[in-house]
This record gives sequence, structure tokens and C-alpha cells, in this order.
Amino acid sequence: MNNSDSKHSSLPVPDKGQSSHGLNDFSHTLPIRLLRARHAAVSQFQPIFRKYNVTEQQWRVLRMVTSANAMTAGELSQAIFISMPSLSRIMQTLEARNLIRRHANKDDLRKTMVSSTSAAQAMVAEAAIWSDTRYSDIAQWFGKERLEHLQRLLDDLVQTLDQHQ
Amino acid sequence: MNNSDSKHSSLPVPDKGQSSHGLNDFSHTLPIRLLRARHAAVSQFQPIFRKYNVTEQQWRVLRMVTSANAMTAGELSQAIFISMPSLSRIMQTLEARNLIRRHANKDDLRKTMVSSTSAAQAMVAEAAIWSDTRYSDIAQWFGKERLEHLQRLLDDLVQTLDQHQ
DNA sequence: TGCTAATATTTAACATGTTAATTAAGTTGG
DNA sequence: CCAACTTAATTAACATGTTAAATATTAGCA
Repeated sequence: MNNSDSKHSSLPVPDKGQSSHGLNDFSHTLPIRLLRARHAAVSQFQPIFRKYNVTEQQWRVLRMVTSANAMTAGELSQAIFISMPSLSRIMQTLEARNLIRRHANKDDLRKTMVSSTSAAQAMVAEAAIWSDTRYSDIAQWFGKERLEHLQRLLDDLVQTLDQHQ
Repeated sequence: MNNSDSKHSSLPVPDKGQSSHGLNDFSHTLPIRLLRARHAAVSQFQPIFRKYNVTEQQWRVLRMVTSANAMTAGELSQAIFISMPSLSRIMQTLEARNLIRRHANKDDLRKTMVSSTSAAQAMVAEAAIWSDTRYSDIAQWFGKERLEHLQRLLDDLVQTLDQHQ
């Protein structure tokens, strides 16, 4: 903390002196980049969430359950990458709003089958139009091939990292 | 839209043949892909977080504050992409553990200067070795050029989406 | 059959994400 | 000067992320 006596040196200039191999600029690590990118992508769909008063996670649940017939909670959890504890709470609130239903699977009482109500189906059908348009916009702005390339790289990265885990 | 076709309200078997333009498989949207990728990347550094009993977010704060000299809370927030409310709470716990300090900026009492203690500096210095090694591993597994390409695409995506916001 | 291990989900406890409101300090224009 | 606006940080309220423990059900096997 050797702030000089001068009152003009109070703005800390980021010292890049220790970045020896380009990985030390800690505001640009891969996890932070992925976080920023996800935030930017999700925020494109914010109008939907606002309009229907759902969170992004609730929207993921609703869209997935509506597009499938009926799935177990575990399948749902894996598909939309929400952990079972979180999903459990989200399903409670969605069920209270009459957007989903839960029944026990007759063949295996441990499993919970999740399905969407007609209210949710109507809502998703309407919102999906808007959502798909946004996707098309993004693809056009960024370039269809570049976007597909990016997605391929993301999937490959996951695969690579999972292998070495 | 195809999946809520008004033919029958009873939806057909979970058929994946409905993805007409590659964007309808809802378990593979861009936000979910980014989420998975981030999760996989962060989990590579989990041993550090466990060893020093910090969360990933706390680690981001500590590493950033230690690598810079002293920054305002606002600068820190932007650099590591943690919102001010979250950062506020995280700084409380880190200050209670004597890993950071906060002082008011003399030139502008609204601003809080955040700095790391020697304990944090020692901890980060030790852990950063491990962390840097992991980064090198990832670069090698995935390919240095591919990784850099991916990061460039991520930054470009953020820029593109921010422009159209 | 009956004991034990594995599986699916929920609950609990705590940290973080998010939006809005609050507080305090600086800035600006009359 | 000072009232009105802006900025920086915190607080509040609620949703989600994460890890571990609890619960209930099924599977495996001596």
C-alpha cells in the first residue's frame, strides 16, 4: 500500500507486471468469460421472463417439461442443468402456480413424473415465438456459422474437462 | 411452436425429431451450454476452494484484490463480475476472516477501498501456483489455439449482444 | 425371507444472484 | 448557499446454487 503522497495517485492503475503468460489478468479468466457470456445471452430473453413473471430457471423448467411429454424429476434436472435440490424448490412454486403437476411413477414410487398444465402449455407456446425470434436474431448478428462453431467448442470443452476429471 | 400443435392436446411421444432448425432441443440452448461449460471449468479448481475453505466467488475476490494494489468496491465488482449486493456480503465474511480490509477513500467518502491482508497474500501466492498449473493443463488438453479461439468468440459474443441491447 | 446397499427425491443450512429500496456523500444549477 | 439530482455502497426480500443429511423406495443377495 504505497500510495504516494500526491493526491492524484489515488486511482489504482492495474499492474500487469506479473502477467508472464497472459493468464494472470484475473478479470479475464475462462470462468469469468463464460459467466459474462451467459449473462449477456440470458439477458436477451429478459423481456419474456418479465412478461410472464418467471425466473430464467423457471422458464427452463416450463419450456423443457412442455416440450417433452412427461419426465422424471431426475431427467429434467439433467436436461436443464438444475440440481435436484434447486429443482425441488422450483417445482414447488410452479406447482403452486398451477403450471406443472407432479405424480408418483407407478412402476417406481421413488420417481416423480413432472408434466405441464394447459396453462403452462399456452404460455410457453406464446412465449416460444418470441424466444425463437431472439435466437434467430442472435444467430444473424453473430453469424450462424460462428455461433455453431462456438457451441461446438463449448461442448468439446465440457467433454475434454469431464474426461480429465 | 410445433410442439404445441393444436391437433390434439395429448402430445406425442418424446420425439426428438421435432427439432426443425437445430434450436428446439431445449436441453442444448446457448445459455445452458455456457452454464455447463462454466461448471466444468470451475470444477477444475475445486480442490483449491476445498483446501482453503473458500467459495469460488470468494476466491475471485481474493485473487483479484491481491493481484491489484487496492481498488474500490465498484471496480472490483466490475472486474470479477459480481454484483455489488453480493460483493458487499462476501466482503463482510472475508473481512471477518481477516483476509481483506476496507477503508473509506479519503478523496471520496462514498468509495470503499478494498485491500488484501498478508494472510490472503500468502494464501493466494500458494494457491496461484496450483491454479496456474491447472490452466496450463486445460490449455494443453484442449489445445492452446482452440482455447484462445473460444475465448475470443466469447468476448465477441458479449460485445455483439451488448451492442444490440 | 431379511438384511444391506443403491437410487430418487426432499429438506436443511448457508452462500450467492437479483431487484428494489435505503443511506450517505458528492455534484450541479439556480 | 442549498435544494435536487447523481453516485457508491449497503440492506432487504426472495430465488437459486451447493453440500450434506434425511426419507422413502427399490434392488441385490446370502
